[in-house]
Amino acid sequence: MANSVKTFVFMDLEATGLNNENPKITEICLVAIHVSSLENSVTNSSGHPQLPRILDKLSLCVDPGKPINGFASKITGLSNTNLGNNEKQHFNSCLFNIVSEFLIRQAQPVCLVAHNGFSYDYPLLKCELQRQNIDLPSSLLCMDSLKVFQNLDNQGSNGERKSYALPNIYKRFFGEEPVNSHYAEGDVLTLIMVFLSKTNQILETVSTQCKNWGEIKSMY
DNA sequence: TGCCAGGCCCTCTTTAGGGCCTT
Repeated sequence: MANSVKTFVFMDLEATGLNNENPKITEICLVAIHVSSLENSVTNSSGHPQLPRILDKLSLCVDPGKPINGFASKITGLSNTNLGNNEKQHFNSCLFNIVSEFLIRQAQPVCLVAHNGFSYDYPLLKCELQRQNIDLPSSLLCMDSLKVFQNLDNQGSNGERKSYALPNIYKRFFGEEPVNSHYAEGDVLTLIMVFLSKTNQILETVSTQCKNWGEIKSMY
């Protein structure tokens, strides 16, 4: 089933803090890429994959309705002040409809991809949805790129201990710092680039890496 | 009062503990 994924939707959330702070979302970014663009990506003269033309992208900021942790505010550039001054709305049914329609308009089936998604992004999104008494389809697929990269390395394990933080994976592949870390769109583009570096291996294992959205539990 | 995630992975392991990873 999961082998027939036609669209990967790369996702990143920024929020008011980490799991132990009962966080609320401050920014959400989704970038949809058809599997054909991943399979047929172009490499540059350095042998590195090039970002395919982004066809569908959604990036929205949200008033979390609670104080943003100082460190989170510093790294994301999002504060209660700038979100308030820009009159951003709370996470509401309007935002849900936008996200839902974004997913519906993609070639099906769709698989979400987020880094540490099983522990952070998906449970947090689930939490915001449950607060509105709404949800995404339980059959929606999702995968966690953190687990994917750990598993890929375990297959050819040489005993080396590596960091699987997204910027560190990127630096191993591209030899430089990713740009716009901790901006939702920046992290999504970084995620796409590291995915492209292992596209074939990842696509071979999609069926064993995916969960259904219905299996995701709310963070709190 | 004082504290505050949690699932997964690794190893100085399995009768456990520590670190990662996300904001």
